[in-house]
Amino acid sequence: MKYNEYKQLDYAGLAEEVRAYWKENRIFEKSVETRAGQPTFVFYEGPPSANGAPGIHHVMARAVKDIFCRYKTLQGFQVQRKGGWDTHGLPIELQVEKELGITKEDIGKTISVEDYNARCRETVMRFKDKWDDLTERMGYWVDLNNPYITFENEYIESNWALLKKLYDKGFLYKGYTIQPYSPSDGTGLSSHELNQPGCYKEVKDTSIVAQFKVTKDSKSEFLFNNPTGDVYILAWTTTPWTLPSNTSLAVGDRITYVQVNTFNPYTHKPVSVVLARDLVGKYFSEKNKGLSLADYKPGDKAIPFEIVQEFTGKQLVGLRYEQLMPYLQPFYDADKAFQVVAGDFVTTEDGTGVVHTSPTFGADDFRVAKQHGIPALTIKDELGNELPTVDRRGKFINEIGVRLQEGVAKYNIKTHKPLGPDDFYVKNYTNEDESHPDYKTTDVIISIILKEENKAFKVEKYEHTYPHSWRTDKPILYYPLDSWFIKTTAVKQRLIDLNKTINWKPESTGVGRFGNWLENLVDWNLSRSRYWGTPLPIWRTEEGDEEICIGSVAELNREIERSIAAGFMTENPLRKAGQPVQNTGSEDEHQANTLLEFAGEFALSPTGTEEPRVENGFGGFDYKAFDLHRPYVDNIILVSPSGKPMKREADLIDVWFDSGAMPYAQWHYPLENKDVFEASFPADFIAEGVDQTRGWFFTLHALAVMLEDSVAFKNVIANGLVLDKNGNKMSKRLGNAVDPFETIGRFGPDATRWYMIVNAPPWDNLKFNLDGVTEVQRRFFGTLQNTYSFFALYANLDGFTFEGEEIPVAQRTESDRWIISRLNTLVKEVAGYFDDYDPTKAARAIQDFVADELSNWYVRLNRKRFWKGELNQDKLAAYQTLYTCLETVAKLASPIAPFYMDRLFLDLSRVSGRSQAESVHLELFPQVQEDLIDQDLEQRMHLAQTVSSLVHSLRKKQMIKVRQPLSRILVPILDEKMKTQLQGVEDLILSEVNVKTLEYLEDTTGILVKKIKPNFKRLGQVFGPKLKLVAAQIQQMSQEDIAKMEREGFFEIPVEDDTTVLSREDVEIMSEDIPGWLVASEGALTVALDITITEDLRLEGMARELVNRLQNLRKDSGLEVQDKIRVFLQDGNEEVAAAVQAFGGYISEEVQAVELSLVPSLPDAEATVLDMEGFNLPVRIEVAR
RNA sequence: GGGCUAGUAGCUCAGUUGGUUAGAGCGCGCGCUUGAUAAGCGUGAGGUCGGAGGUUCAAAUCCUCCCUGGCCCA
Repeated sequence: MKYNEYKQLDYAGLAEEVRAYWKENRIFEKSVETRAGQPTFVFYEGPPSANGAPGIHHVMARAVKDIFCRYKTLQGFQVQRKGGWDTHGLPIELQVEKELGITKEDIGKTISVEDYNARCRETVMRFKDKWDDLTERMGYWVDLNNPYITFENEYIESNWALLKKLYDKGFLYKGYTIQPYSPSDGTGLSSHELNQPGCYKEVKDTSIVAQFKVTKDSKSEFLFNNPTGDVYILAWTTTPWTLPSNTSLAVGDRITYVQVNTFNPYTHKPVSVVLARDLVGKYFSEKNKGLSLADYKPGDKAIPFEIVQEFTGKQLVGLRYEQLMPYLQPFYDADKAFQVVAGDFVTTEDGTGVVHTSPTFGADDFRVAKQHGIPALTIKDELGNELPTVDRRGKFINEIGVRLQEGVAKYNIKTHKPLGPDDFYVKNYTNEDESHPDYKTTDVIISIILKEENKAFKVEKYEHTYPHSWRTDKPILYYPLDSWFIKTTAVKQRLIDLNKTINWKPESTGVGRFGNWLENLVDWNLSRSRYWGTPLPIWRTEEGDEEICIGSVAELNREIERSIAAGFMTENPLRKAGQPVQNTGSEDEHQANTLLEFAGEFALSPTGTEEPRVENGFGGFDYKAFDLHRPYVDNIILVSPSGKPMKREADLIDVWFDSGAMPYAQWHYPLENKDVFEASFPADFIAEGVDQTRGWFFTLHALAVMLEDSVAFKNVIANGLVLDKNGNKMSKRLGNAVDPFETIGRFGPDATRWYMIVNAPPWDNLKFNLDGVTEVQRRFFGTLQNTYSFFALYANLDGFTFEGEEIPVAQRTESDRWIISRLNTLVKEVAGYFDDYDPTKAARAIQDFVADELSNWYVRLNRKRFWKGELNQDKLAAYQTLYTCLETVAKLASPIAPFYMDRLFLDLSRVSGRSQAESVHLELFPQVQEDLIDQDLEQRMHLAQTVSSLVHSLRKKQMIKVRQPLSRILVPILDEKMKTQLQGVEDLILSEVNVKTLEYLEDTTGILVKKIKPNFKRLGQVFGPKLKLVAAQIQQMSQEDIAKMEREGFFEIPVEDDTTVLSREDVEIMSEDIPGWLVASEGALTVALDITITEDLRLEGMARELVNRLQNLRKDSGLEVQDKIRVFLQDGNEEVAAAVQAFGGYISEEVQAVELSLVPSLPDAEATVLDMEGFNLPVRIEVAR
């Protein structure tokens, strides 16, 4: 049996063949099955969405996942990889809306929710085939046959069960949060919608610096030492309409503030105001600094001011002030209202360094108010629900409108039309004619009222960017909206503590990005007011006083039956298919039943995910016969304990819940598969883009902590983005996106994967350049393939099949032992890097080994051993060594380049029979043989390489080609070890650089010019600041001084007034030059070359030239390697004659000539003229039969 | 605006606890080799380490600020 030889390797074609082989022989399945009973390595697949075509960045992300799963399999672990699909969410809905040319408002009107969701369901899997194709082509091993799909009823049911668990623990609550809301659309906007191009517009708004009157008490006393008039805190806002609902002021506790005595520019009344020191210049002109307060007359343009005192924000915290616009009073926690608090978001960039806070209309405001227990200004409706001061149409509530109307009348404010209490919209949502001369926005009306009442210090137009609805172009408001929350803040410390046990790659994502996120955690807003997603399983009475959270289909079924009994429903949608309904449930069961017990009772097969669930599915329900999505769940009306109807809360849940729930829901846990779940939780490893930090990484973590008090994953790689070659984001629109199919089709998956991994660590952004893939293909795969071909060529000729005994490594040659030593070092390194989740370092180590050490050094130096002579022990050792290297490299690199390495491995093992494995991926990772690692030997070989390199360098400088032999190299020896080391590789060096002898120069005194260098690291610790003096002294040492120091081992030098003794370790001594020789050095190593070319050497050089030309001729003539020839050279050149005379035997042997003779003349027709650089030499060769 | 991250040769990247000549591959120049040859090898040029300050005897490395790109958040 022969090793496969490839004329020209088609990497992409090879991968396709290997892929077919894997499929046919179920290699992936076997790689899992054969590890049954072994320790498991748990991997979670972060589900992609199949609504778009996969891009090259998916190849990157999935290569990372695949590498570690394959590596762990090689290490003997069983690695299950269940695939999954993320199928819900806004992007899909938006895509459908775009395709149908509709907006959200049309849903339920021009298209039924039913049809709309059907469309989503179809759209979301549209590119599944393409994804599956890419998955296979790129060699990502994941179970595509039994994926979890988030829209399936079982998956949704698991979500419900988990939500109920959270509900029962008190982690689920309804509250409100400040969200972007568009009154013109009557809907909240997602951040996605807010990021639509053109959403943020430059607008001019009225901004007010308002005066908040400080209440005098013990805390504020320090402000009342010497004020002119009342004391006010100045706070700035660009949204005056939020001032009626102000309940607190925020300051920065480390910001410096000042108190300034001055006059109000509108009322001219004396006031004493507080603002940030850095912003004084904004409100008070430097020019007016010297003006006397006493001289001021109302109406003066120049307003005098005087800074009275300075203090930090900390002193302001806790101060009380009078309500600015006392139109409404808070109806709870009123004692906490109208005080100064500290806020971390306060800056001195704009305004006054004091931020007016209105908890109902700002996210920061809301947060800071909550922290300090500050109430919001709201009213209660008839049902007792809290409402903000602005209604959903963007209009002030009547209570405020009445007061504003009074103000308009009182101060004679001219308006474009008479304004009633219900006309005060906070922005122009009613398309009023703004060009009307008397048109005034509500903000302006508020400004005028405040000015009149000595409550405004400054009013001006302020230009800033403000978000607008992408549909109506009207400004949005930050507005309190009802939402369901998961109380993640309740477990905040636990989230932080457990995060510290996770191994993050890179670490900074874990402690920085993720850690900071946890530190600033807010409750998780679950609600989404959309259509296509997991419905929130909470049913409520209209008053909201009774509710139920449903945790399973069975529970829902029981409740429906109760509802039917109560007459709220007529039929049970879960029983449509006429299934027998099990366990309609009694009152006690309703309370007592835990889901797991229920699961145990009805589960059909605990692990049976492979059988499709058609009839008699889990719990006796036909899961294909109903749908837990909208609109169907919305039609279900349940009955409350007191007999009232309950409707489902209309919200869907955040899709991130879907994906964060995958450890449980992928197994339909907690309804069944308890054992499977427990065996696969938490994950040992996950990998996803760094953009998932607050997405999947967070939701996995949060749910695991809340449900299981555990991490969800122990190791995580957060990989970066794939950019185009110029570092720009790839986008279809710009046309710079790289098509993964095309790339893989052209270069094959192995080079593509290898490039992505070797080029930059996964967590750095990758600038994807196809030239880089080409380079990898050449440098790594080309070199490896060359090495294999070389091996295969000769091994086939010699019939080497690795039969018989392996030659003990100790009996092999120096270079054999060297490469084996390096190979074992490599195994150790690569395993270490993989264990550390650093595939890039692993790939680089493998690549450098193959290119630099195996191919460029070992094979090159040992070529002759492979093609000369019979298959003797030495040759056998060479084959065995090279074989071992190739086989080991195949295993080491197989996680990264799975196709090529499998072929390489099989090409080798099928001939040798060294492994019976059907694939390298069923093999075990190589074990390091520590006893074969020889540090001395590795060092020695390194020395040989350095010496060779130096000699080459010298030859080059003198333009002496390597074919010209030289007589000797001289190396000054620093110590005994160096000599021994060099002697070990002497032959190697000599043959590599074509020199006859290597001489060692031991007593170098007087011959060598030496150089001395301070050991800065050592001396720095001793001398510190005096180092410069010492270093200067050392550098001034003469040759004699150096010699003395070498002889005696120490040296005294003067340092300032003192002397100090330097020991040998304090300096580095190296040889610099040998007078009369050609010298080169690197570090402490110096090499001198004798470039005298004697007559003998010249002739030998000529002989080698002849060999070179004749070999070329042989090859050009198409002779076979083993052909013997006769050579006839035309006589006439003395040197040629002399060279033939002296080196005829050598020449004949090299070119396999049975005859080599000089002939007086050669007829032109028979001769080939050799160009001998300087003269021509006619020659004729013929094959000797 | 905040957090994280990157900026080192024309390009892609290394660069240890700070230690004095900052490295590699590709590309480029020059050359070698010709039984691995649609290959291979050597050698050379090429750098104000993003900028400015600071700490230190000593800074690509530590600190501060700034600039540019990226991601996430507001």
